[in-house]
Amino acid sequence: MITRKAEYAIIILTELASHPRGTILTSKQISKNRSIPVNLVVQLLAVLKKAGWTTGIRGPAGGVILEQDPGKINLREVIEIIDGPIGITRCLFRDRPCHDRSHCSLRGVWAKAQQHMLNVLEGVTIQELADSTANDC
Amino acid sequence: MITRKAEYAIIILTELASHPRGTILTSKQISKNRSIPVNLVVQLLAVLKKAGWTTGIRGPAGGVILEQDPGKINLREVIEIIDGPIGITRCLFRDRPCHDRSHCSLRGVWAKAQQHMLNVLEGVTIQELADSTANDC
DNA sequence: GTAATTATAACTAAAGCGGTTATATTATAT
DNA sequence: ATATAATATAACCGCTTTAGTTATAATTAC
Repeated sequence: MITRKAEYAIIILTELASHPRGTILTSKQISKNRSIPVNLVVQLLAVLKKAGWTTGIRGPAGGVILEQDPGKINLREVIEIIDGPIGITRCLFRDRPCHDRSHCSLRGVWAKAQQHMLNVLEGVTIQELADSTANDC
Repeated sequence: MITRKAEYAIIILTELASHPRGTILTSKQISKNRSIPVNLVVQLLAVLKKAGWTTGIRGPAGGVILEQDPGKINLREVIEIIDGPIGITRCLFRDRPCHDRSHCSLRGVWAKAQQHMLNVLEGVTIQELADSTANDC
């Protein structure tokens, strides 16, 4: 399952993207605007920073700036950066592929189903979400 | 995530479907043929029976018979009978939809991604898996 | 009656999830 | 300088789910 943290990360990026480029927002502001626990905002921003998408500015009057073009961040990327590789079943995820037999037809079905899901997620960017109206899930 | 038990259930049904209609197989045989812990086979057969897909015959020389036409059982059905409703995110699953706001664009994306995945799973039947070669994941 | 089988429920260890707590670091304002 | 507001980072914790086990009862062929 796609975790809540991944959802939060997407929402955080969307919040940043819904302000003029270069705007500084604090964790507290993001937390308040989007109803996400502050601690989680901080925790997730650390990961987003590591991905090179945001920069942190310390001290009072500090905050976070969105560095990457939100039109170039798709949802799959965000999810995988937070949750790790996506896998709708164990055999697509961390377990060995089905007792090491590579041509199991069930595995093929899983892979196909997952790919169709990922195609949708890859097709949506943070920018597009920011352009829509309500995103505070 | 689609659980291992759901996968097992699919494999159990596939095993049954890969024998002539009306064939009686014991839990032990299924377990051995497909490398699934016997206890789990028994546990899962109970659910499959409740769904009306299999019948159990007690006593020695007993076992299980596939009742439903395997061409009429698709993977989504099996998964949902074992795991409950599928949801790739919490907001599509058991939580309230996003703070009760129904037009959150993120929710729409999740729903679309999930639907694409489900379309694939609905399009594959137990019969089709039984017709392929290797399924013992 | 014994053994082989299904039927059913309760239990358990391990992992993952969602979130909290604690502490350190940096920079501004006075 | 000192207090303060902010990010940075790591460790921790309770809860739920998962995957599997254990135990016991019911049925039936021989």
